[in-house]
Amino acid sequence: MDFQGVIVHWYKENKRDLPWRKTKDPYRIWLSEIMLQQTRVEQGLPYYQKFTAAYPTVFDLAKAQEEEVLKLWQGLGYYSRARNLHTTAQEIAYNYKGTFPNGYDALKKLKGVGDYTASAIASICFNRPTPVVDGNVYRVLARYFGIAIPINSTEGIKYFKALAKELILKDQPGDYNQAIMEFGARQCKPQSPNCKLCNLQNSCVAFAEGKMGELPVKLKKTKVKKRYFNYLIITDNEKTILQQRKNKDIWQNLYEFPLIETSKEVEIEHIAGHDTFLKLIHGNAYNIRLFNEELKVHKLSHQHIYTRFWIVTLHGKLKSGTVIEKVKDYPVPVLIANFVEDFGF
DNA sequence: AAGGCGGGGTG
DNA sequence: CACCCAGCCTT
Repeated sequence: MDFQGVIVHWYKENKRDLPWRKTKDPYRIWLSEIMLQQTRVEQGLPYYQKFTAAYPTVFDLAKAQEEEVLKLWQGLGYYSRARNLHTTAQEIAYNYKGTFPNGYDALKKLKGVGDYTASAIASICFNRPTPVVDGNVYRVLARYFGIAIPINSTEGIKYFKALAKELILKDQPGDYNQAIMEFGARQCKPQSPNCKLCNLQNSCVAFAEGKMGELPVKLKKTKVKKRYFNYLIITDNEKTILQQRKNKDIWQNLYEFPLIETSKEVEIEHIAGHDTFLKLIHGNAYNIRLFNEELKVHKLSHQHIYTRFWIVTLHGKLKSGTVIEKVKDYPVPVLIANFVEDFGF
């Protein structure tokens, strides 16, 4: 049996029972593909369930408020996916009368839909021979064919896409695409691939040369930036202050407490004398204390955020603000959600 | 071509 | 700790 035959056969024997594999509804396939970008199936699955329950059709998603969509997305990360998801739902609902385009080119024009996702939808929903090349496919092909071209170089991207195009089974493109991805996720795993029980063992270049650990080749590591966040929990024991992040930075459009970002750790005097703090206090009497003696480190893949939460209790009443009981209704970063939980608002 | 964008799992 | 995940967008 050839490479594709083994892959598809393995898939039929080993594929997981996942909800988006029971449908060819482009709305649900699109939703699942967006959620699974840079995200493991096990992490995305509960979100898929929540979204399909809350928004059974693309019209339901289109009608929702962005804030509600972000709240449902909370914890899944890469929040531009949620914002683009909402935008594209409105595009499909109102400009396409609810019907997704059925070809690669038109699909790729949708916000948040790139080469991978357009190929996935076109093959799974519309039986088009458009090959997907995700992290799993890069790994399987690099190992099996012994290709050392860096997968994130311009040359590598072109090379692997062309190879995937040669390999795709035109009579079952959707199944083949899903098969090679599932094979990469479960059999040809990044660490400790299960070569011992692999039907491609005999013909796999990486296995023959013992290079499973060296393939695929990837250029440069991400270097991590350090940031120092000081959150001000201003409260009169009835209300607090929440703000929406609007800058082009992490967590765009999510909510958080007023923030003083500094270039290094700072002490209480720095906070109490800061312009941002003084404007919020507005001359009122207050008491301030540090919630966490230990610096809280929130790790993102590209930055480490060292955080202090300052509890500022006002003696007077806040004129405007968010009722404390409502804080949990806002979409917030996990860092904030964890604090709210620990603090017991 | 390079950098930014989350959060969690694995070894 | 490093690496990676059903990638995409902006500059």
